[in-house]
Amino acid sequence: MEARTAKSELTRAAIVGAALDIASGLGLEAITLQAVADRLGLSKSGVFSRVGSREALQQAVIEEYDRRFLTDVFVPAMQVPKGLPRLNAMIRRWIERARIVEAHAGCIYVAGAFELDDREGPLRDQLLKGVMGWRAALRRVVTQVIELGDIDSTIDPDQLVAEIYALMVGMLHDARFLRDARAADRAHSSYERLINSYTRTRAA
Amino acid sequence: MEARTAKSELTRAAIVGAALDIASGLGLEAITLQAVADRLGLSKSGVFSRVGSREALQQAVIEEYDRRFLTDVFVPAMQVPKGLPRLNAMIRRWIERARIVEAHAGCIYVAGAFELDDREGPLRDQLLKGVMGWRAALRRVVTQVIELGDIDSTIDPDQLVAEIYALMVGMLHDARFLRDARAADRAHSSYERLINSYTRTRAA
DNA sequence: TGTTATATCGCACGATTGTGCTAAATTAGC
DNA sequence: GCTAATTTAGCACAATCGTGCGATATAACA
Repeated sequence: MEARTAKSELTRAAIVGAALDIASGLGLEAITLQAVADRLGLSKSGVFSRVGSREALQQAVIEEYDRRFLTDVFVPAMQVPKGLPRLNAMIRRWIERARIVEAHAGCIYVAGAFELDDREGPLRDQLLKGVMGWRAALRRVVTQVIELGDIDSTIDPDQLVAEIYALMVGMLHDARFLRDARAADRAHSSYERLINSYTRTRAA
Repeated sequence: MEARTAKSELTRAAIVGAALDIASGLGLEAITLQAVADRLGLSKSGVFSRVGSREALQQAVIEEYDRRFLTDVFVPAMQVPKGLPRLNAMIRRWIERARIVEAHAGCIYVAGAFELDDREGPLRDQLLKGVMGWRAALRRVVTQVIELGDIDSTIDPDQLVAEIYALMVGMLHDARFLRDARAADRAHSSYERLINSYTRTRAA
């Protein structure tokens, strides 16, 4: 049965999950031992003793978000053939995740970026690591698209990655702050037009 | 001499300015009466009595940001001839402001949007008003570009506005969180490519 | 089941928050 | 320069924060 999970690991996972919920809506700085305890019917010191410190909990939340994001977006897209199909699948899943999950939850990567951009310390470093890791993965896929000749080979992959990322950040802004229901559809057609403008640039 | 400024208005302006500095770096939620007082060598109650409440100070900060942003970006661009030249001037000034001011300060509109997206209340309403006002202004300029025939007339102005805004939000993300010095230049060439792809869409 | 280990709670601590209230200091009007 | 009005400071308050410590309850193992 391999029930190697000590009971404490169970509650720890619940704690991190509850803290992730809080951070998704109100930001990483809104994670409070009391708020987490209330959500789970635990005591404040019970939560504290399990996570060590508030900052450690915040770090654990970022790690957990890394895991979930990659599982939802990156992993399934890697099972699609290299090149443009894989990139398309990646973006489609990304938008879909934003439409479903982050419609009510918020993206830790993006919200955290604007929350921590002027701060220093391990929390910023950790988030930066997650975001840069994801962007590096995206960049590898984009590079493959270029190498396979699916789009114009003279384009700078960093530029395209930045444009795609900007598309998504803008979509989250419109969907969550402006509460514009058309944001996801618009992001999708923006992406198609973006790719399109690169595939026929040298074709004319 | 028209020195109609009661002394208290002077200190009030200083208070709002200091609070804006704090909010630019750490977020609107980081505005604290004590922190503002320390920056100005005032007492906490001195600050409080001048602004009425913490939330009123936060609102005043957003109003002040509205004023500064419009003065730096909107007003000068309106003196450029209608159509594409005006839109270009607007975007150029926007990027330039981001490069100079917001390299060290942060944009209240964008950072505040991700900070308040899941909250309710007058603060969110106020920020939303500012952002929507700016986007409406941007939309009017874009519409004029379309009406004057400078770009493809079949395009949806809301879509173009959203894409331009996404460009800027993405740029701020890369410049401030990733600390990528190329972000501003990339945003500029993204904008040029974006406009370009719309001006020759129906020309082929 | 009895014993030991572990996980959780209860309580206290110093610090910090926004907000009243009252006294002191500063400015304005004559 | 003296008086009156206004502006700032000082202090107290309840609430909340993260953290440490000792007692208690729960789980694991014999």
